[in-house]
Amino acid sequence: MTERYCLVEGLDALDRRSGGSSPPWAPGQREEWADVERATGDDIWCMAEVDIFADLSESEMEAIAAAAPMKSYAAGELLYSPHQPVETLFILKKGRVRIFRVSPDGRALTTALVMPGTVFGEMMLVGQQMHDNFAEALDDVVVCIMSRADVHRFLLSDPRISARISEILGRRVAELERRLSDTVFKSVPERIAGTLCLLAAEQQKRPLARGVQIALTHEQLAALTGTSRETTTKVLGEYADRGLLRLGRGKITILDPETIAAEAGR
Amino acid sequence: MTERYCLVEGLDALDRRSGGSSPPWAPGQREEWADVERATGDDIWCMAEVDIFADLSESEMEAIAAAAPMKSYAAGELLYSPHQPVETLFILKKGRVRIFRVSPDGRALTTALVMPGTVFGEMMLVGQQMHDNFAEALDDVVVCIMSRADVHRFLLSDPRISARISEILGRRVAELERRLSDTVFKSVPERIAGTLCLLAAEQQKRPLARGVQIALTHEQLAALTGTSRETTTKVLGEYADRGLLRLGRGKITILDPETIAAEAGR
DNA sequence: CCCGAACTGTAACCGCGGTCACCGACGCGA
DNA sequence: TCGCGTCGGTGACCGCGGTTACAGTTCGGG
Repeated sequence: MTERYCLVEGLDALDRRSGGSSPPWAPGQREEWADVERATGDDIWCMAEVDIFADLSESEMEAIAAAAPMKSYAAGELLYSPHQPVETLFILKKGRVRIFRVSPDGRALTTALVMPGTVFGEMMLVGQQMHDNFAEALDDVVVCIMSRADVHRFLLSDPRISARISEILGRRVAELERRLSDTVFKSVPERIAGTLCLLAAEQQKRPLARGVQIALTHEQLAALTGTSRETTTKVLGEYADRGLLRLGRGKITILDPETIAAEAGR
Repeated sequence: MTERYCLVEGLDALDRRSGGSSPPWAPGQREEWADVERATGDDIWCMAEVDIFADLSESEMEAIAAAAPMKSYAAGELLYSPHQPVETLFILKKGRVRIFRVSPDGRALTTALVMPGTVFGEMMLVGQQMHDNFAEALDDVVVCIMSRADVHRFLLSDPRISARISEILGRRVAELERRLSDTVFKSVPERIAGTLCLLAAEQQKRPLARGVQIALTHEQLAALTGTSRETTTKVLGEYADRGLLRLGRGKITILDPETIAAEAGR
């Protein structure tokens, strides 16, 4: 139906949740076909899996875990928005979260896809506001939440963790610079191929293999590459015709990683 | 002449310096008309002015200053490039430096303008490579250089400095997210107006006044907004016709900040 | 003081990709 | 089982802005 997101409605959206017609950036529930997710699925409750805490001792992690209550969100729910800003740090345990912005005329651009075992909302603990950023659950999601106070008590005091935070921010800067130059330099087909490679590579660590499934609708992929849904569909169709991809409702399977990578631009 | 940058020639460029025909991303020398620069000009040799060291004691700053030799570059010189990577931290004392990337077909995108009193090259001390980034002196430039070893000795050990680094990176992430969404959402005229506002605002602190001068050529501004030189010229011309700007060779004077800001997009 | 290089200005062309307007297909919930 | 909502697919149109190709202007250096 291609209804546009209206900033004022945004407020209601939080309450209307799963009620009436969802805005275009709200994906319906998504079921998993692949068993890739299952492997790491269900119970990574322990802190050890989380990047940022990698070099902490047992007892330290316990102390932190005690201070970080868990919370779940249904697919499509907003974890925060410009109208409902939060001053907390999120640790993603299960499911995927998408960070995005909305243009004045209602189009959405996804600036980050957060995968399980990753921290997000790091910006406010570094003095930034992150106005006008939304966070939305792509799947059913479980997070740990850490208050501003606890963040200061446990994290900012510890130099090892500060280093990790800098590392994460550094990676993010590098990624954003790449995406910026890509949207300026590359054509839409190149960007789409590039995005697919990236998603595939980070989904299953190790270079990139044949047959990786990516659980995104064309609309979501479009928001990630900064294009329209229609042209995304067309480009994916062409790649599929050439046997590089297989397409399914809400999922994309990579058949020929090498050629896709080549297609992403020299 | 609009000659394109060739990646292989890039290497020579370092030596050919101010020799033959410079590539398009190499601006000639730039003289200052405004006295705005003069105010902070010439001798900010002391560390105190530098953001990152703001909360250090006298003696600490002396120790650091002793370990950081100064170096100057002529306008147009490259401080580093993908072919000449450096593993050092730069502290910009005087002049402006531009960080940019080059597309496979030779166009340039400026990802950051570094102003005096700011640190750059922060990425490698955070584990990032920053391949494929160039740093070029826009004016005649003086920097302090700190080796990787000294960075670890003096900076990473100190939690106050780590915090500053995170802060800088956080600001950079926020800026890049804004630029990314701008290039996706906004039209070229909007982006140009927005960039002008930003430059004006950061040049002289405080909101933004009438009559600020911005020392950039149309080509440089184009590289900042991710457009072609020609359309930049056209847009600036239109703004000038409407009395919002005055144009001079290599400089742009903002006459009507409010309208420009409005033009930058709702 | 003049020459060449850089910077600015202008115009014609044209292709990528966004927008609009559909329709068919799948799948979930009643 | 049916129906509706979301997703996927397709085509026509058309405007923004990149590209190309010059011409005029300013400045710094020989």
